[in-house]
Amino acid sequence: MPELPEVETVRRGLEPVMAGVRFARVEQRRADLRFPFPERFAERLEGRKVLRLDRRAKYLLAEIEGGECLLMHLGMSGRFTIEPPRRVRRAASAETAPRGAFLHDTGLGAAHDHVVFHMSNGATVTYNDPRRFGFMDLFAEAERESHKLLAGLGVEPLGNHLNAEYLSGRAHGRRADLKAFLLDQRIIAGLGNIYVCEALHRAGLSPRRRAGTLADRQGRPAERCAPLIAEIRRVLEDAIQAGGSTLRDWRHADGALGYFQHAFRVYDRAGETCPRPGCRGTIRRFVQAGRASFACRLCQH
DNA sequence: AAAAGCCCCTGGACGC
DNA sequence: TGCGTCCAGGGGCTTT
Repeated sequence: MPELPEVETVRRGLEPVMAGVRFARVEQRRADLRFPFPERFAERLEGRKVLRLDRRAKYLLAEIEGGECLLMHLGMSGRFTIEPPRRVRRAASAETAPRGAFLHDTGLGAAHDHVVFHMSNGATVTYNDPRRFGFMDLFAEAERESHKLLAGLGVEPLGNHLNAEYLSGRAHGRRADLKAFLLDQRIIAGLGNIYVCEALHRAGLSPRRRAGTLADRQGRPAERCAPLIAEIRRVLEDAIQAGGSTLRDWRHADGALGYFQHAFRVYDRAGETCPRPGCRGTIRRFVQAGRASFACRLCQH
């Protein structure tokens, strides 16, 4: 489920049960996800407190007491589920469960539960990831800025560093499609396929336009960049407000469903009439850089 | 340096 | 019911 709004939604869901709380026990159920887990992963976490839970791009970053940083990426299919601190559980479930077991009531099953964090407050946080494109790492907090996976990331789309001058400068001379340019995490970090499609439609820009056409024209970088930036921010903020998007019935950390998918204007809406008021176009699906794009030919140029 | 492919992996939807 | 094919919210790595 992981573009920026979904990761931010997960962060907000995990924060209350993890921030300021110790790892009592960590179950690492396989040697690797996309990459091998770091050495002594579980032992290095157990007994330590989570000081803070941050998001950078699509990464979750937990500062751990003792000077380490836990990095978590959800890949395509990663999700967290939370079992709140043990209280009164339904009697029927309690009877059939092993003593002390935490029950999954999410309906997801435990087949791909790869990591289970048992927190000292009694909460259980389970990482489930069928495709295993996600991964975790643990490294010195001091290396956060220089970490291989974080060092090259571009600006946060909701931060102050994304502005017309920046975007214009990075776009200058680029021959790649605008779609691919916006998906490039080294330029803007956190956008994914859905929100790029949505932002481009809102901005009236074609995904196939060359990125370089956004660049400065006679010292007016804001001309095309500013409206696009405004739409990127708007769609991300709207999505976060809605709790992200839930595709294929996936749930967020607290078990709730995000509902921004109902607000998609173009993503996965091939064949539908363009939702822009007054536009009679039809949403088309096509492939760019191996990924599906959705756009209206009539109002996106 | 930038751009284009390939690949990692499982599961759901669909056609036959 | 079963099987084959295609597709999926990401991104690292290698090749041009």
